[in-house]
Amino acid sequence: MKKIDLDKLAKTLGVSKTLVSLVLNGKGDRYGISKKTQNEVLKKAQEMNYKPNLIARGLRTGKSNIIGLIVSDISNPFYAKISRSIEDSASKNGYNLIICSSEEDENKEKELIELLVRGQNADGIIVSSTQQKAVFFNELQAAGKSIVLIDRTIPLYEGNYVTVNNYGGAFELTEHLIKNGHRKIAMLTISPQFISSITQRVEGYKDALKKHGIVFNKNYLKEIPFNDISGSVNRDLKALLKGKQAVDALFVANNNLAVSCFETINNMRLKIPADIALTSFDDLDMFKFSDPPITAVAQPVQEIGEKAFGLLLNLMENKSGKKQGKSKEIKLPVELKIRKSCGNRAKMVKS
Amino acid sequence: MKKIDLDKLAKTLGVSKTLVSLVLNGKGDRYGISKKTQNEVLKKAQEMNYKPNLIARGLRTGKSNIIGLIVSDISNPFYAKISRSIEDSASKNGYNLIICSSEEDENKEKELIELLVRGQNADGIIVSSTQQKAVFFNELQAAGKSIVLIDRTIPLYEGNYVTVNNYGGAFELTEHLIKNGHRKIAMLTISPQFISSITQRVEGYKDALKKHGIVFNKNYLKEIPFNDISGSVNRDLKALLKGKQAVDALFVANNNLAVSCFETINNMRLKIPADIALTSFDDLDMFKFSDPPITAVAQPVQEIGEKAFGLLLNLMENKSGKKQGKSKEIKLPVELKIRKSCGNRAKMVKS
DNA sequence: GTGAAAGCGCTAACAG
DNA sequence: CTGTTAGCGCTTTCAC
Repeated sequence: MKKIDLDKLAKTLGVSKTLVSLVLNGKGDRYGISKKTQNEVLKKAQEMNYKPNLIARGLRTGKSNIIGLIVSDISNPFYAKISRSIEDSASKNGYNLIICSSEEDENKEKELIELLVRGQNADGIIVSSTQQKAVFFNELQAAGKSIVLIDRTIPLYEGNYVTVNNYGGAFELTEHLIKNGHRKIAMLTISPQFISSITQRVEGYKDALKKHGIVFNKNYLKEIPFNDISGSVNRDLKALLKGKQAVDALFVANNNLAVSCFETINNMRLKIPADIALTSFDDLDMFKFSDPPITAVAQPVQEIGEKAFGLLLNLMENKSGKKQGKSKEIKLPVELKIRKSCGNRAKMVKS
Repeated sequence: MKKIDLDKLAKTLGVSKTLVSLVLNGKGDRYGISKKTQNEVLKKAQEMNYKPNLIARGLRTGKSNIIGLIVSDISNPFYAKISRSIEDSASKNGYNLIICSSEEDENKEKELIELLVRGQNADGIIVSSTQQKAVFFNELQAAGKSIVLIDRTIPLYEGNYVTVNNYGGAFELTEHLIKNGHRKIAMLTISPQFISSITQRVEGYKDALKKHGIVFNKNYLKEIPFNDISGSVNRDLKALLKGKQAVDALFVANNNLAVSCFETINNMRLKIPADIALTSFDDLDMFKFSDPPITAVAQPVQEIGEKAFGLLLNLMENKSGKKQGKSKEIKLPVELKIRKSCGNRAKMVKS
């Protein structure tokens, strides 16, 4: 475990650092270094268990082989799974991942990015951004940084991103609710509400209502603050569920919201779907086994990670090369998993 | 977003790099630099949005302000939550986190650690290790690296770690099953089975059986390979559930196993707990809402992360100082969450 | 075919 | 009080 550096290795071999460096970086042939010498170097490096100091290399080359990932909360299974997927792709390509949670705080996010990009010299970043404006990212890109946005995009952002079909998924889910006889459908979103994935889901929800001649009731659209999900859901849900305006179905915008709703509904001794239908955008493994199983829109987490890293790699590799092609925007399909939490109001009313 | 370095900053101010560096690192007073100069430097640095290049600093100081976290799979909620907790503590102290998944592969784990420690110059690492022997870690520590093990420990490992009371939790859980009238209790573990958290859980299970005069049946102890949970659970569970040896209760060693069991049991059209009881070590939010809710041993994830980082910080700070005190071993309590998945065989048999 | 030497951006003796 | 200078370990140009 002794620290052994290029210099020591070169000295033991009786050659120069240059030679060793060249060979170890696979440039031996290009520089016409004899096979024999190359083999000796390789062998000795192995033997002495030489590991290059990536920090030093990074300082010299300007490449850190680190990529940064910024999400709102790594403990959310949605992001945890995406992280894993990115990590897999990254490590196959020799990159390490620094993961940071922004807690949906615009300023914290900016600081993290600056730290990663300028401090740690990250070669690229993947971010599920909570920024409202694109300037920050556009500037970063203009300065030559490689960036891929995931999950959400930003108005006027000019760059690569991978998102999912939020509008379509929300539309389909809402329509499913309507087809099951629900009319008073409330939607719970998460703040900040301006993020694109949320606005698109809200659009899908509204358009589905409209298509079926249901007028949108703004009291049925509640924004739950990211930092107080449990408390707010409890409060807002109780309000939504009482009085003659009481809703008969819930469409929540993410998995945490769904879990909290479950809690509140259980505490109120209400039954899903008899008293209230519950559906979620974003699926969890356990939604299949809950009582009742939850109808949800599943997102292709694995693929989001793979595609995002693919775009980023492409960006990083062409950086010092020719002009970038125009930016790529990948929109992945989602899948509605129909389970039991919607019931069928028509039948229920009949019986 | 222009790249501005110490030199530029110093030149604009008309002073030397040293001065700027000293001031920015809070050593202005110690070196008796006038308040006035200090303020000017600080102000200009802010103004020009100077961010030190951490790579360069790292090369010079030997400190990277990066800590590595290695777990088997970051997408497992148990590890995802611990990660988040570590990240929070780390960022409060100016450290960034590189997270890697080892996939329970001993060699991959070693490589990741070498990469982190020698390549990225990580100041410390926290690992949920899959090593069988402690040599690797003991060597690393002897070489002056800061290490904290979490979740699992290793025989003959001499260093800090934080684990939970696996034995006690497993004992209590098994006893609960027995008290509810179960006798044929199978345990599903995950490979590699030698990891301490698993062996301790198995011990707790066996001792609880013994205490209640139930002889341990080795056919009731199944090891599920980490890489093929779903397939193996399906196969093994079917075997366990048929014939006159059929088990009446299941104690699974982690959350993934529990989810897979749920799947198989559902597919077999069996009822929990009437046909089979299901309990898990490690709790998931959704276990409260499954059909039926799952009795599980909850682990203090938040605290594991906090304590682990605390130990690591302590280690890193005292590194260049005086001799370390003797290593600290923190064992956190777990909590048995009794829910409905155990039923009560006595009553059931009676009725 | 191979080596000497410069330099990435920063810190910290040491000098004055 | 402030500046000069020598590296940290690596890559890479240029010279031989």
